[in-house]
Amino acid sequence: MARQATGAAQRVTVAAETLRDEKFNARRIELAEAALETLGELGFARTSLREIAQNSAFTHGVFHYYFSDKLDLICCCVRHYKAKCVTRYDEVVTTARSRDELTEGFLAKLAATLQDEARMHRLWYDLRSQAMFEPAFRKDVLEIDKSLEAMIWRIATRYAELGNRKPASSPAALYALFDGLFQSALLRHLASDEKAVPDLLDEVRRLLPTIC
Amino acid sequence: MARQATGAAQRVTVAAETLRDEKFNARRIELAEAALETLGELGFARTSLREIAQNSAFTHGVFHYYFSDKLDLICCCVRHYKAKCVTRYDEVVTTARSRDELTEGFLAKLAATLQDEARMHRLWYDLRSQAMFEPAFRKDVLEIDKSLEAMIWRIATRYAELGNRKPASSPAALYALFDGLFQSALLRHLASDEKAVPDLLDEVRRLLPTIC
DNA sequence: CAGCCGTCTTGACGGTTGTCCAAATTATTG
DNA sequence: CAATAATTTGGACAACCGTCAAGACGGCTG
Repeated sequence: MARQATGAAQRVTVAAETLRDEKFNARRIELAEAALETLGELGFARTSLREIAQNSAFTHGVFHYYFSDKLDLICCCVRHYKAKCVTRYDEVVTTARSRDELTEGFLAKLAATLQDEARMHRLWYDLRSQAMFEPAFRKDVLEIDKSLEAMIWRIATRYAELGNRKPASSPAALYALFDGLFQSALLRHLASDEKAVPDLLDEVRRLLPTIC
Repeated sequence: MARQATGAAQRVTVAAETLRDEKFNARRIELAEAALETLGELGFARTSLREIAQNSAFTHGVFHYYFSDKLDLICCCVRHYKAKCVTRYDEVVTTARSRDELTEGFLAKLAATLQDEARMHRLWYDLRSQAMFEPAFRKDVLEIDKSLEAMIWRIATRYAELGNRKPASSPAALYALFDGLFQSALLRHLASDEKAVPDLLDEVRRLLPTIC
């Protein structure tokens, strides 16, 4: 094992070790990213390590070298997915100069996300459900959920601010609302319901002034 | 095959045939109910037909006799689950004579559901996520989702009625909100977060007057 | 009672799974 | 350049999966 016991017999400098650790971790992320491709396509239940390997440039042995376990791999995937996801609307929030501008920017990104990244998002909902069964997932999933709640809250407070108001509901309720709407829209969209996206946009457009 | 081709050569009376069909279907439901036990424990991804059989009084062959497929079995489970679920709050809705009575009755049932039937509900969220990958699930899942939305809507309209008002939001938004809150609370509850239930109740108690 | 039919059991099948490992390859060090 | 460590490979393994089929069981009908 390479990255295991860093006990007494370490003659390398600390700098060299952290460098190696970084390289090791970069490789892990590289593998996780490749795994996400297949996971998004097939879902957690149907995805095997071999399938992941076959759909990527790596052999299945490498995955076992970098990850102690299948759960370890998927946990890494989830954690990596988080970073991408949470900043999605930040640019819109910081650049928008009016309520309308924020609304339209938010809606545009929402629609684009639903259409272009449907696979990644269904994986998120899949893994969040898995966390209800598999304790190993819970910590990461709860953490991501918190981040997403904070993301929605940033949008809401900015929207309220632009109207000199304050959000009328709690961060938890607001996130629950948007998450529920998005989840429902995603399922309908994947079921080829062409009204899924416009319905979602209409609903959010109607809702935003109500809440803030 | 028993229940397949009912072509030309049927000498039995229609009455006898429907009787047999009913018996056949009752058995299916019996098996589905047994399967739900294991599915609720392990989740879709980890549940095999053999595991279902071993945790029940049936052999794995019976399941293949009554269900053409693993998906067929699970579809039947989902459909059966629906009937149980959708009427849960109906008694409270019809008997409540005041807003407070409805609120307290609803909250009590909500808390009980979250605590006593956590396993069934995590399975529901699991299968709904599976529907995003597996087209065979979509029809049933979308149908159940509609039923649940209607269930929430019955509560909301009754609550509004008792205050001589009308609900301020759409059925879809309302369902999304409650579903999102419940899902989040369920995950926290399963992660042994003792504040999950009271937090949910507080949130709903605060939300109800806002919405209607 | 004999024969049939619906029901159920049991074991087997090919394929896939996660895991592990020994050997090959590449990088890094002395 | 040697030698040591890190990385990668691809095959082997037992266990498990969904599916199937041959046959046993038991009740009903003729």
